Amino acid sequence: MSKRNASMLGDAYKSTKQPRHWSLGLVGSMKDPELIVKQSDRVVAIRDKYPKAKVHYLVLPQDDINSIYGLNKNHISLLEEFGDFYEELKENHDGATLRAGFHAVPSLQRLHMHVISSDMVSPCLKTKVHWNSFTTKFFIPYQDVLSELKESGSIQKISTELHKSLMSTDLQCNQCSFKPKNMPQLKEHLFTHVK
DNA sequence: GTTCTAGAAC
DNA sequence: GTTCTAGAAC
Repeated sequence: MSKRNASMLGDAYKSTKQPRHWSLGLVGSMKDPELIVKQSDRVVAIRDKYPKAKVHYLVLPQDDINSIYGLNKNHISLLEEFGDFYEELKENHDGATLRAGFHAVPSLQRLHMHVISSDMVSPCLKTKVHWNSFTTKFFIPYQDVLSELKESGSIQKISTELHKSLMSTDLQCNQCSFKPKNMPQLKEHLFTHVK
């Protein structure tokens, strides 16, 4: 990284002794020209560094909003611009079924909306937690978040009990009735039998 | 979020 | 013996 860029990114990036905490990774990624696919004054779309399907983008606000739980009614038009980005990404991938949504309990800081294809074929998809975070109610569709924000002005958190139960849901193919015994069997099934 | 790896599951 | 999952990371 150049000195100029380092100074623009603030103290967190200047420190070479200790890398920034892993949970701040997206704040760096959203400034990486290699990853950016579309940008406006308020919104940026990047390719996910560890895609969990053939197509996998993240849509983030330029402003420092931590998660869906930091949203209020003033953010409705921002979220509607997320929808515009989603529509354009869909146009660019005619043929693929792209879903847009948020994780109920995100691991990384900075609000981010996943835009992901339904094939779920990717070497980065490895664990049951990966699978369940995109195929259970842990994945909250974009329209649901927008509706809840319009109706109640904020997003309700899920309970730790529901979180635990969603993450431990038995494996189930997202495209047919197949119930794989383990992750390798699921990945083989997706790769071989499912279009 | 990922990586690594101990030991459970097979 | 090998495959697979799940918990620690100072």
